[in-house]
Amino acid sequence: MTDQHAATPDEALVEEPATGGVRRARAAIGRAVRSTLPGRVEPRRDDRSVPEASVARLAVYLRVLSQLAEQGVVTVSSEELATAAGVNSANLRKDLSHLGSYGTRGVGYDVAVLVERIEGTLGLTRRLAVALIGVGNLGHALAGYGGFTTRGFHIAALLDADPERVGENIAGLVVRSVAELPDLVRELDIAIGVIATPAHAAQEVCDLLVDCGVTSILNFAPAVLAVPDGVDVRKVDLAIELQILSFHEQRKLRPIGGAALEEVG
Amino acid sequence: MTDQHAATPDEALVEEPATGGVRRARAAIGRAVRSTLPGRVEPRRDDRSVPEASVARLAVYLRVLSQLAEQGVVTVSSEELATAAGVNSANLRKDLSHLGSYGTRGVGYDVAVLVERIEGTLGLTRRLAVALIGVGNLGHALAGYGGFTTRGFHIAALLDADPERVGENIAGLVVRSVAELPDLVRELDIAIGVIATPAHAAQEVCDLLVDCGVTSILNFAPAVLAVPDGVDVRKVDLAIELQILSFHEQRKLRPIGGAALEEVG
DNA sequence: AGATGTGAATAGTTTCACAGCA
DNA sequence: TGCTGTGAAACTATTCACATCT
Repeated sequence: MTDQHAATPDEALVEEPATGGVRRARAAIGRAVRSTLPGRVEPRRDDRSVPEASVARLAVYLRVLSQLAEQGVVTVSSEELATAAGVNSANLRKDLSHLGSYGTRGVGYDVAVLVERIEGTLGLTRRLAVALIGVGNLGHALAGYGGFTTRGFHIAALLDADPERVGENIAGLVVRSVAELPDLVRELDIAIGVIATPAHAAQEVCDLLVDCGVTSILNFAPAVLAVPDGVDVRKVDLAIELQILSFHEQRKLRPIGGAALEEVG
Repeated sequence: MTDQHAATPDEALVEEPATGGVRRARAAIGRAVRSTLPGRVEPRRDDRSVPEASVARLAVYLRVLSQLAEQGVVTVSSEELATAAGVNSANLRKDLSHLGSYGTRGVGYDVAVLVERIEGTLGLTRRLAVALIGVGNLGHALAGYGGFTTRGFHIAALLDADPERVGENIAGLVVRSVAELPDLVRELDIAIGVIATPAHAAQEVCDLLVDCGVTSILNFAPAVLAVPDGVDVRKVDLAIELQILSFHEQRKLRPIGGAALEEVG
């Protein structure tokens, strides 16, 4: 993940590197099959699959492209777009090639076409409904955070386990009890659950979401979530991000030299 | 060209070897030496370099280990720890091997020793000072978010460009003007800057931080930041995380493969 | 000319599988 | 016996370099 670096791509809230963002069971199955047929080189696989790393960058390109569109820019070259998105232009071209050939040699890409193409790939044509569980400090902010509602999503429900908070009005929504989750998921057609509870409650809330049929979860709680195959979890962990920066900060202190050798015992 | 990059997943900071930051040039030289002297098996190399992907996971292990320690657990096997952290046990062992050999065959790892080792590697023995710029919706929440202060960090300063907000008291700190950033960085020895401003102000704030000598930045604004070599930026973007989930959500709708499936036969 | 699209080369990461030590 | 540490294999991802097309 994610990010950053200088940019990382732009990812978003960062997710978990280790667990690697989205989890899927597919791989295990593929492997099993493969190992049973040693001589056989599995032909090809489903490959309609944009690589995970590309998907994250597509979202960044989309943001940049939207800004360009607003400015009235009609065409961009891979070089320009790549620079604006903070990636290598060859990388960008390869990413886009997964969606098909929508560029014009000698010219570049049509901004509008590309926006449409990427939105289609990311499934942003429908507006997915999001339920946010946990309206404490962070959840409260997320509920009001514009960037959330921005593109292709809308927060359809806010929930909390604390009876004190149930009934409260935040950003135009009334906080409901987690007990109502199953009903809300059904009624509002919730596609994504965002967990902003304390760590100790995260797994329980996660299980509840999964039981309700939600298979996409964004976790802000500092806890590793166990989910069944087919459920995607992405995580955002502030402390981990800082610790990663700390690691690099520490390395900067060491004088560059091979002094590190002593430690090798 | 900027040298930002991308890495999404966990990517990270890392910077660009090609452009040749002074700092990282070392690795390239080491490698070159090795290949020039084929007969010589370079003793050990400087490799104090934990791979980027490992660093992110180390932070996760640390959290799990801390919990175990609290519960009085003295020893863990790679299998147990890996399961708790949501990773493969071989992966975990390899990650830990970068820090040296601190396990005992047939037994496992000593929790306390491992905690210490990882904290040392991540540079969490010092308490780094963090400045948070932008105390709007999200920044406000971050300032009060416990997980932030939790391990190895403390928010030393809150800043905002809006005169309305300067002077406000949040989580025990008085909001200062961004104009005071240079002084604050010096006085408080700020090591990390957290940007929680609107997107349009992010680059400017980033430049300011860099000018003040801050070389580690965590960016919550939905904008790609351009920074000079040697500055690490990690980014957290809510909208992008949701879009990645949306992508997978969309794939779930397609009956797994449709046409692609046939190719297997 | 100028920029895309992509095979080939490279780099980075994960997983396997097992030797070797407690 | 049980579990670590790690070379080798497998995968995934990035970058180069250039044929190709407008």
